[in-house]
Amino acid sequence: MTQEETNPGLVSAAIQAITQHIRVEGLGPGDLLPSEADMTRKLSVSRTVVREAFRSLSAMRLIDMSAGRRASVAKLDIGAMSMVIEHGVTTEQISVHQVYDVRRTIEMRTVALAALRRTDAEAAEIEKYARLMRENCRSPEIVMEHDIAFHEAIAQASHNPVFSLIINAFSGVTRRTWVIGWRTRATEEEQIKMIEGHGDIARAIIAGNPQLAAEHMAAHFDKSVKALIDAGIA
Amino acid sequence: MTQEETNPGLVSAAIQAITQHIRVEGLGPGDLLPSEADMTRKLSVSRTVVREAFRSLSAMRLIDMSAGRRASVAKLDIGAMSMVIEHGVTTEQISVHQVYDVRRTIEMRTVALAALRRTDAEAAEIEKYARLMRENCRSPEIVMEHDIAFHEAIAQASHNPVFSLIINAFSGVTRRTWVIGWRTRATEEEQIKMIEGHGDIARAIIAGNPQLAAEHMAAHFDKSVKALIDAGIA
DNA sequence: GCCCCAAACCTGTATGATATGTTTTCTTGA
DNA sequence: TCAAGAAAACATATCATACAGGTTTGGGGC
Repeated sequence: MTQEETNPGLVSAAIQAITQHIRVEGLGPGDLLPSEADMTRKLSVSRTVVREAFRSLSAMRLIDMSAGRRASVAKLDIGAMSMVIEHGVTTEQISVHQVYDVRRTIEMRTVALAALRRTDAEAAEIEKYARLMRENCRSPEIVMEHDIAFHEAIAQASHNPVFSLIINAFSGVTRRTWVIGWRTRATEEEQIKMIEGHGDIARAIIAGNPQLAAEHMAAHFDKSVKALIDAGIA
Repeated sequence: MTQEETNPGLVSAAIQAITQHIRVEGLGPGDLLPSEADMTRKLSVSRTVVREAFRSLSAMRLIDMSAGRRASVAKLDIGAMSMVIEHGVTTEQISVHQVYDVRRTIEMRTVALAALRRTDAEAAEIEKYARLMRENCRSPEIVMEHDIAFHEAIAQASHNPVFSLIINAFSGVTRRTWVIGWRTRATEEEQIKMIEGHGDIARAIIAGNPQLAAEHMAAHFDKSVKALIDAGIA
């Protein structure tokens, strides 16, 4: 909304009508929306228009659609967010460096929050990914996936879904640049040191020390950014 | 992408094909995409499917569409991002408080970057909004709009479009809660003090003092959040 | 060389048809 | 009486076609 309102066209109006319906009826995740035929009657437009509206909301993952079933309100999902970021990067309107600055800013906060708020299960999960990185240090791809899961778990443990949302939106970019950063760490020793950085973070979270956790996270990002710069990525 | 791949259906495939086209061809903002008819032939699906794909990308503001013209790659825009956030808030999957924590985190960084990187024109713009808030202190709606513009200008001056993107995505939520916070500031004196907080921030940016700017921003957010809590907003 | 207009092309919307998946209802058999 | 299963009602997925406007382009006239 906010900017959809001034958009011409029946489809935008239909999108607005649907989101408004969600708001007015106070619908939550899982609740069913009217069928396309209902909407067609209610808005006095063709099925085509209603369908494009539903489809658009589905593409943004604001609603779930599947054949035979009526659409339903979706659970919070990175959905569109990651597409926007990826679009920005692939069209060179956003640099990888800028993404990392945002990640650093946010993750210094999530890690501090995680140190304060994590449950024991969350702490164990975070520690698990740090360990898995160590154990698979010979397979970059696997290390990467655990790395991403590690940061995601920390965001989760911050207990603020908006942070999770944003961090996850960046994971696509991370996947496309991670290996490059890894390769600049020439020696195996350096690679192990980088992995151990995650261990430091995990321990600080488990110890419930937000200051220390934030410091380790900052150091980790500084090293990562340096690696990307060394690799010639702006 | 990233999660669209596993989605069944021709439309998702078409969306992927289009984004892939943008990537492979190295298209940038303003560049034209194939016509719907072209895509129809290329993908061997009906125009309906292609249209729904285009429309979805348009709803996310990854592409621009208008009658008679072929679609083009869009400039970076909050687009979908704000819709995701709003959806989260209206369906009560995100609390206003959580949004403010994220804003605080990010804006403490943008304000520091702004102090370091702002051009003179940007500094003047920021100062202008602070002044306009002071001059219109009797009209909450107007103060609010200048307040939002103030924070947006700071994000702009950080010279990292990702920050701008995120801050702007929150402006819808801000609009819906701002007045509530304002009302809890019972006396006119308190309201003026709150507005003066913006002046402090502006001056620190102009002075090029990132530390001070961040401190003022933190204080500003702490007061705002306190106001919302006093108003009973979780 | 310039202007104007028509043709070609494109998107926006509507309609109807068919295929297929899901839910509800009703029947039938134990 | 009740439960299993079939049929009907409902819903989305995709396709084909049509026509109304908006935009671009190329040609003709000057």
